[in-house]
Amino acid sequence: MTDPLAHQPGYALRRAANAMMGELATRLAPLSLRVSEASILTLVEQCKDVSSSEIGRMLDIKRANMAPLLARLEVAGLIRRQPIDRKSQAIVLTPAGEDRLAAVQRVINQFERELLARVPEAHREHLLPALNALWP
Amino acid sequence: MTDPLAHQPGYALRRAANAMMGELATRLAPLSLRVSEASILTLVEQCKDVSSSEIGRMLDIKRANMAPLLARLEVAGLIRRQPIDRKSQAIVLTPAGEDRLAAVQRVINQFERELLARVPEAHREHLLPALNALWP
DNA sequence: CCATTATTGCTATGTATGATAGCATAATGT
DNA sequence: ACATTATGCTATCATACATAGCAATAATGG
Repeated sequence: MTDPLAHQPGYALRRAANAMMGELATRLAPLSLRVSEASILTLVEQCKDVSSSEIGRMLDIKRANMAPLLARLEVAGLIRRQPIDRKSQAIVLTPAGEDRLAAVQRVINQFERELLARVPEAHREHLLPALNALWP
Repeated sequence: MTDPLAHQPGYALRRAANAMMGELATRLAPLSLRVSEASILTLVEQCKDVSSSEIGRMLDIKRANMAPLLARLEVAGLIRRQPIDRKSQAIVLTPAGEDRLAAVQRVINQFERELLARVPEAHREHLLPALNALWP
């Protein structure tokens, strides 16, 4: 039976996102990174001297949840903390972190390519702007 | 700072789905239903005499996770179980379940309308087919 | 017909994610 | 200077989703 909920954009959005996240998680697993950790690495490279709080605000991760994520990345030797003032710290990539990020980017670029390839050509260019209209 | 990951369809998909799910959960909360429970009610009405396993397969919810979901709906008096054979049971809506579902449908219809309204007109009709190409 | 296999519904359990509350410290602004 | 806000963190809880295993039943194929 064909899914009777598939005509609802909200439901389709949920199913598409779940399928996508599962697949991406599988592909990042060999790098010992979860999706959120990979996005942190990506962000940290692009934004010089971001603090934990700033990362959280940009990725919509609560401060309380940033702590264990960064701890994991630090233990793995991928990031280190650099004091900004006596309270804040900049998160920066270690050399190992940069290497890992390069691998992440290969995985993600390939993944995004395949993702778009699955969308019929007529709709392809509309996907990103449509999605970006749906979050604040 | 604008989010430097927003150009990736996969990331935009995740953020859009998260924002959407949060909003929908908020709107369903007054009905004492979670999103997954609301979708079960919807499905049960449209498919006569579906079993727990069939619901799970259609909504991509594991059998093990269906059990507590259905238990909650049953305790709330919204569904009841009707024997099919000595092993399987059909899940059917009670009268209270039908009433609750009507309320759910009002919430969801309004929600889906607003969701689509946020998408610029040029992209609107492409969203659903693009999303439905992304899950199996 | 009977033995094997598959399916159903369920419990128990683990893990990832997201949220809240609270806390000590430090920075900010009026 | 003092009240307010921000930071980084711990502890804790709820939800979602996954696996393993189990007892009963159904379905299948030699």
